[in-house]
Amino acid sequence: MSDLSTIRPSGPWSGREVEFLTATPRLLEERGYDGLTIDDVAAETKASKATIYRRWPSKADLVVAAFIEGTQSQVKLPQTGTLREDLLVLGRQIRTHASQYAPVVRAVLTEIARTPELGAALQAFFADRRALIGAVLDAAVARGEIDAAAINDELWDVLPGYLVFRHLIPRTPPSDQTVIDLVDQVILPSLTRRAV
Amino acid sequence: MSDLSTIRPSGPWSGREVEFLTATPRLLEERGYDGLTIDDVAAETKASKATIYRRWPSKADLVVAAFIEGTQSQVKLPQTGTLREDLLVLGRQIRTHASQYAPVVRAVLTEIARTPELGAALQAFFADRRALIGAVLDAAVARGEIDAAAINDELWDVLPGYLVFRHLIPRTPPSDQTVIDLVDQVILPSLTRRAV
Amino acid sequence: MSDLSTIRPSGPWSGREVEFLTATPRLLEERGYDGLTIDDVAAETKASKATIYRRWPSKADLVVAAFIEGTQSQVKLPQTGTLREDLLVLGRQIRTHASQYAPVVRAVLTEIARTPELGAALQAFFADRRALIGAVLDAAVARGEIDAAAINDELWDVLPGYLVFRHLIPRTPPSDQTVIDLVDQVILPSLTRRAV
Amino acid sequence: MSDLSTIRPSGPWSGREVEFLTATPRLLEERGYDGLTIDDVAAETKASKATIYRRWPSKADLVVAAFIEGTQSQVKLPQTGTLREDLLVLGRQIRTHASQYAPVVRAVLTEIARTPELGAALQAFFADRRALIGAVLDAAVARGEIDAAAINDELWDVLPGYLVFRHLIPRTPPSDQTVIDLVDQVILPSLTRRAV
DNA sequence: TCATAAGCGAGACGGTACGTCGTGTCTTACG
DNA sequence: CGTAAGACACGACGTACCGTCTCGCTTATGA
Repeated sequence: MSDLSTIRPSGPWSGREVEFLTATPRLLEERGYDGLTIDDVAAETKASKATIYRRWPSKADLVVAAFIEGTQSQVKLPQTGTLREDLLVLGRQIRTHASQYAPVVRAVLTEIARTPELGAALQAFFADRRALIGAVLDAAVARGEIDAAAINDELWDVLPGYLVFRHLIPRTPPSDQTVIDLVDQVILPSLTRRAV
Repeated sequence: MSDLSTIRPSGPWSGREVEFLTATPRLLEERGYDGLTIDDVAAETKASKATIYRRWPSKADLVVAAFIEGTQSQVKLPQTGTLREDLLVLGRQIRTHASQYAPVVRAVLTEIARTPELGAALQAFFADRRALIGAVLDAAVARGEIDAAAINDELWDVLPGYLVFRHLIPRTPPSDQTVIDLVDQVILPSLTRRAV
Repeated sequence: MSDLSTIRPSGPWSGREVEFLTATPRLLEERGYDGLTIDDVAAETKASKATIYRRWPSKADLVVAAFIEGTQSQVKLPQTGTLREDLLVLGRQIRTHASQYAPVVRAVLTEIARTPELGAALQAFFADRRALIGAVLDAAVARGEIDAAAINDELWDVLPGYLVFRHLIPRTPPSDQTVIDLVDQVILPSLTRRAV
Repeated sequence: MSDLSTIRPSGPWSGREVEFLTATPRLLEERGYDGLTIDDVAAETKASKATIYRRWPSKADLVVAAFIEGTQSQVKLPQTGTLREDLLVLGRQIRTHASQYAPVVRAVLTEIARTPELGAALQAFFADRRALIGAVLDAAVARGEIDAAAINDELWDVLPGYLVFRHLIPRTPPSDQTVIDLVDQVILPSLTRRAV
């Protein structure tokens, strides 16, 4: 049901690439997408612009690469034995991780219109999280905690979706309590609801 | 409980301003944020660049204004008599409206870091929607459909938040069925859940 | 031989026009031609731009008008009774006057390429001076001081031409001694030379 | 007595700079100073505006540079053996050269008020010519053609000054005959005059 | 006495050049 | 060969000025 194989491995980045991909999100956070310049990244890493362009053909590509690199599978599949605990662990991981990458996600969203591959990257990013939830739910079904029929394929991503959303909107980052409430008052009631 | 008074009135835009604020999101959708040029907007509206810059000191400001203008209270308070119908009407309005403004929202997110007033505008945008949901829920409580205790102030905005989120991520716009499922399988189970 | 009738009368400027034509050369001197703006002139005279444009259709025209107004026949025909004295009086008048109007002349020269009427105005300006010299020389011929054959129509304007030239080149304005030397060592030797 | 060492060498312009400095006076002549745009110069030389601005910080500076470059010592010291012939050769060189550069000189005069280095350049331009005349006169003194006492330091530049002046005033460019008359009827009589 | 018009101050406007700066390409010289 | 340095073409940015225009307000006459 879930497809954990969609989680791509980290790119084979050399030490030099890591410098660029580390400096990029930092500068992005400092100055915003428009304020970020390739010259800045080059200066920051004592590199030449050509060295960066050899690797990524445009600024957007660099930002996307930084985004993908930063979001690669940093969320692990929890196996606590209960659905609620699994969801809480997962939600907390997502929350923590998203809080770091909110500026990059914001920047990346802007570029979606022009960069089709970026759309794919973003989809993959969320597909990862959905896949993890799928695995968690599958395990719960196997344990008999919930009914497989209660799982709506399309709505799996309410948990990561809403948490990320809260990070994107300014001054509303989710707290740990938000995660708990979301699991207890929204996700679990949905999964354990009486059939409609 | 809800605060409908936070819904700000439309800015006092003259006919000329409306032209700019209409052309901007259209071009934004066509070409993306970086692809949008002030010269384009000027040409499109047969105006001079100076005329635009007199109103908004930068491209970012114009886009922000277009966002704010376009998102001003276009969602009306439904009064169908039942919670489910109210939520469906509201969800469909949000879905429709968000589908129009997704490119603008994406563009605008980039600017959050640099434009404090934009943060406020975005918050207000969602505050509006939360206020509407609050009113809908209040009415349901008054009718005895749900228990006031089931309402979590912080999670009110799962409905608009998740719908907008789906619009932001490429190729996953919510369908009408998504709205129905969200209401029936997530929102209502949450509101009618047994106390935890 | 000379044509004193070419000396045009002053324009029938009203008090308002005089303000503009006075402010213009002053600002021209302060800021140069490019630095002079119609807005400046308007602000300086507490007038509206339209009020200026109603009178002169362009900035160049205003400058030309100021030039013409400022150079209108301020040089009088001397009648001292001797050629040398006449030339000295004339040379001193030219020197004094040109020193005031050098910035305007410089500005006006720039515009010659684009404003044909300006060429005419400049020619008239120098024709005035030539006409005066012509009258002085005619009187000298009549008194028998010089031979009519010694007068070269084309070279009459060495006196005003060279004096103005010295004002145009920076830091080389002619002194009173320059005028005396020019008359004694150049103009008079030329006029009293033995036929070649 | 004369100072030929003041004749500065040509700037160390690369091939690219020469293109700009060649196109500039041509366009200047075509369109006048205000009509000249940096975009035009860039288009004409298939260059980018930035490439021009990297070298000269403003349009005025470019024009000044073109003036200086174009007026660098293009007049050679004549050595015909007689004063009259030397002066005629020199006068003709000046006339020819000035006819080419009259539009640039006109444009450049406007900028004098704002560009001190331009004043120096203009002075140097005429100093060159004065130095050449000084050398010619020195040679004539050495040959015994004229008396050293007849040379007035301040008036040396009547020849170049008057010729340039005639180019600046519209529709009065000096002809070859003007040069001959100027030498025969003004300069030589002055140099061979009886002491006053 | 009032209205009707003409001139004016104020300033928005379309257009266009300015001078700056960032992108992405390219060349040169070094290691 | 990959790199640092940096020039370059391109083109958008945001500013400023020109010359046109509209809007009220004043003033000056004529009914």
